Amino acid sequence: MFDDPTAQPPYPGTKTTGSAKGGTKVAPLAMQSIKVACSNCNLRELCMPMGLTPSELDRIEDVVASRRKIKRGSTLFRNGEKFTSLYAIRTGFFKTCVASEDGRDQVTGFQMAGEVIGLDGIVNDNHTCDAVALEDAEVCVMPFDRVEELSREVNALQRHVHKIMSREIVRENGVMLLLGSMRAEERLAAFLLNLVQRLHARGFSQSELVLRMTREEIGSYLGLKLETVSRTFSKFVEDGIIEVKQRHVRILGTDALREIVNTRVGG
Amino acid sequence: MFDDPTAQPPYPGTKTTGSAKGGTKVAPLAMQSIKVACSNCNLRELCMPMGLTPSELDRIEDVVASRRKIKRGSTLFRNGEKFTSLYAIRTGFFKTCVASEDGRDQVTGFQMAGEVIGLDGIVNDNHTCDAVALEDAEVCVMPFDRVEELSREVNALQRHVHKIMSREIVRENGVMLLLGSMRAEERLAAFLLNLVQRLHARGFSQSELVLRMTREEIGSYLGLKLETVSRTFSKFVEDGIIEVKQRHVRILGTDALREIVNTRVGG
DNA sequence: TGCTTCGCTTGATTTGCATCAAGGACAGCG
DNA sequence: CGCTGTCCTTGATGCAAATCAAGCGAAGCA
Repeated sequence: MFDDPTAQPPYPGTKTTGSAKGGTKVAPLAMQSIKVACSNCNLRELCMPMGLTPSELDRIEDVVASRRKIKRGSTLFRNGEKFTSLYAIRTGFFKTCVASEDGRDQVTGFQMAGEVIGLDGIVNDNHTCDAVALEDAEVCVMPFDRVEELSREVNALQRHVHKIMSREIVRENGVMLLLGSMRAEERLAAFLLNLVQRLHARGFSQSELVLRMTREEIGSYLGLKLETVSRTFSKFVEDGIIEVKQRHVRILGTDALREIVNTRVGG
Repeated sequence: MFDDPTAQPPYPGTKTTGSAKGGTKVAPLAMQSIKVACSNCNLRELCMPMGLTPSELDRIEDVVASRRKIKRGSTLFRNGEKFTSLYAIRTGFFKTCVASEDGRDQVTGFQMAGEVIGLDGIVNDNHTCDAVALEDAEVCVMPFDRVEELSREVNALQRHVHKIMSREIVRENGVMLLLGSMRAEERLAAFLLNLVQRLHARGFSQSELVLRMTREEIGSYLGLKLETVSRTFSKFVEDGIIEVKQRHVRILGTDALREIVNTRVGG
């Protein structure tokens, strides 16, 4: 089924998306390798620098104070911790989750390279969720004071920060729709399509992916139990829509998945 | 049960919450009644001006370009419409809802006086949800360009805009927890507690409220069918936790509601 | 090497909510 | 005033997903 189940597409240089204004060419490679440099980062078209001119880009490199490595299974921040910084994911994969008083918890999102986490902490100066690395990860630490300071001066950065927050609001709207009105198959189909689409934007395959999270975590995100997630995967396999080998998933019928998402039961 | 079922607490001047820095006393009343003036607005402790000094307050009055009245049942903005402005609700009550391609829709929130809507539009310059007035309403129109411009100059405004967006993200996290892991009774209990708490912050009763939305809209928000909402209301009435007369609800057992929210089934 | 643990799958059964259906309360209006 | 439409309640029934339960395979470890 899978020639080599451990094969994972190599981490690619991000393709120019065309949405970036002007041919933002950067110098080949500054060999001061320690220095934090957005301009060298292969995520620059996805991450904070998106759409900035080279001179703006120079300036915003100052918002990244440092980098931080997070081991698989440990947390970048936790509910209740003081909020100081936003984090841009360089490598690795995270989940964020909230907990209710009585101990239930809910995965609120899965985040990958180029995405920014920590926005929940702004409102009360404390984080309200946990961010857990699902694989060894590295993030760029962006102290929020500096982000605010600089976004007063660099309009494009200000706009970008606003867009990131708005995007998160819109994403959560979509999750609410999913949780509020979709059935198990629709939820899982939507989940797979979303994941593969985001991975594709990072240069990975459109049809093949490696899940970084357990069935239980998928279930928590989708408002389902792990058994239901597992059964639904099996159903998709039976129907020839996907192939599954452990956490490796190959999508055979993208259109079939789309149809599942967009088809109401009675309609 | 209700002495006068049409009685609604009068719209009060908002109590000073103590969270506002310093004794922000404002001039009694500028009788230029047409002019937009946050400083006169009885929502100033809840809305955009929150925590601003008088001089800052003077400046941010410029972000409000105009006011707009919305009739009950009509929309402030719609999915797909060009995004230009944020809207601060002066009076009235809104719902926001998103729709999926196949026509299902999901209420993503209910908004009341002092709250800001339209944040969804920032990321793509288009609104991604509908905002519908559930009763005659009036909003302050704040062109987003101006909000950005001014928040570059007034730090407190910048911070406030960030907090509003972060608050929305955190709110939606909570709704995801609700939709993903709670049972019908817990959802409705959480909903009632949330509503009454927000109304109380606006000077209304802690125990009595008038629902501005139908059972169906509540159901959509909570991921339930209207029959389930109705039955759950009836159950709460049987249990002596609330009294219901049409859309008037009196909460007799706030603690009982809290307990319902915080108690897992098996625990 | 065998033991243990963790993540996953699959089957049997239960259950909470949806669905289908009927009728009541109230507001608006001719 | 009675008619109509909207919103709501309540009952009967069905079903999707949860729960309970058993066992498998891979990874980690002594």
